[in-house]
Amino acid sequence: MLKISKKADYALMALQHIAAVQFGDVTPGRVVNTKEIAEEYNIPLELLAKVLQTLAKNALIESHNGPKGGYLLARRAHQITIAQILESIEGPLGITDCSHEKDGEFCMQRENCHIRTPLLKVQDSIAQLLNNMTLQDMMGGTPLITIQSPTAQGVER
Amino acid sequence: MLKISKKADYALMALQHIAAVQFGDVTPGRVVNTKEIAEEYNIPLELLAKVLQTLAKNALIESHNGPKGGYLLARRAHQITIAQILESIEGPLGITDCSHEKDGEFCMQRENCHIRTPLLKVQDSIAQLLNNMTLQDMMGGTPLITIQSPTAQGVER
DNA sequence: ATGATCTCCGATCAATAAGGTCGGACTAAG
DNA sequence: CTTAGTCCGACCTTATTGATCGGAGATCAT
Repeated sequence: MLKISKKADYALMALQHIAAVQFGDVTPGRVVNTKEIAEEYNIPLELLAKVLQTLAKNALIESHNGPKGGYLLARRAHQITIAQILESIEGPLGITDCSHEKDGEFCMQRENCHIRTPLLKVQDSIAQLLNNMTLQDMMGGTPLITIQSPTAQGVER
Repeated sequence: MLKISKKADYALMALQHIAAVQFGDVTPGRVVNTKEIAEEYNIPLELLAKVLQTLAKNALIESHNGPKGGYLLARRAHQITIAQILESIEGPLGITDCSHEKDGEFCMQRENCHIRTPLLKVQDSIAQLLNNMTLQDMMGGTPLITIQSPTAQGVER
């Protein structure tokens, strides 16, 4: 349950790789293309391309066309949150269907629903978790994750 | 993204309702059948039945057959965690595909995968969150219109 | 300047899982 | 024993995800 899609997985791998190349010690500032990532991680080429297109459309990376072209991070690694990446691919975070109801829309169970409020608190906790974790935290070192539990007890790491 | 299925939603509603009836003030200990829940929350009857069957198979509720039959909570509300409910319906928690790899199974990206470890930490945080929240925390009735009672607040343990 | 090549881009198709439905089996009351 | 009401298991339909194909734009070499 709560599994993220393959595409989101690929997006995380790709961004991690791009960041590693771009800010790494070997060839800093180098542009990295789709084929390189696909071969490195055994990802279907055309599918990865589609993922990167989406990321570019959401201004997480910049695309440079033509030979010697490829992708570049649009921002610094610590300014790109995991939440932004996942939401770019899979749409806004929503544990329940009624999470983002506009005015006038109701689910059929809304009137007597007792589980909406607690579930929204769970959702907020997960949102905080994903928003407080950046691409930088995925680079090399061990990240520090903090989560605010709705049961008013902090859970660490 | 990270949306739980309708069936899981229905499971939560049903269990909340059963708990409310069973430990409520009106008719404590009463057995509640599928039809009652389906009508109360506008859930497709046959689908809800399937959900309740699964919950019974996982020993979260007890099924009593025949006329005047129905379902009963197998344990106290505070001993049933949200994680147990969701996992009964949707299977074990797994953010990534490689979360529960047995020995010998590897995803194609495993060798160079830099995102596995951080993602597993995210997964652990969510697991703790869901394990620390019980069905009891969903009781206390904060539906759509009612005012929150300071004593009967939904999300404290 | 121009051709050729490499890249990104949008639309299309197949596989999988979810959502929903049907009829049968069992139990207990009358 | 009959009958009504319940749970139970297998089946079908629809939606989402995963994967694919051909075309458009841009850059470099000639």
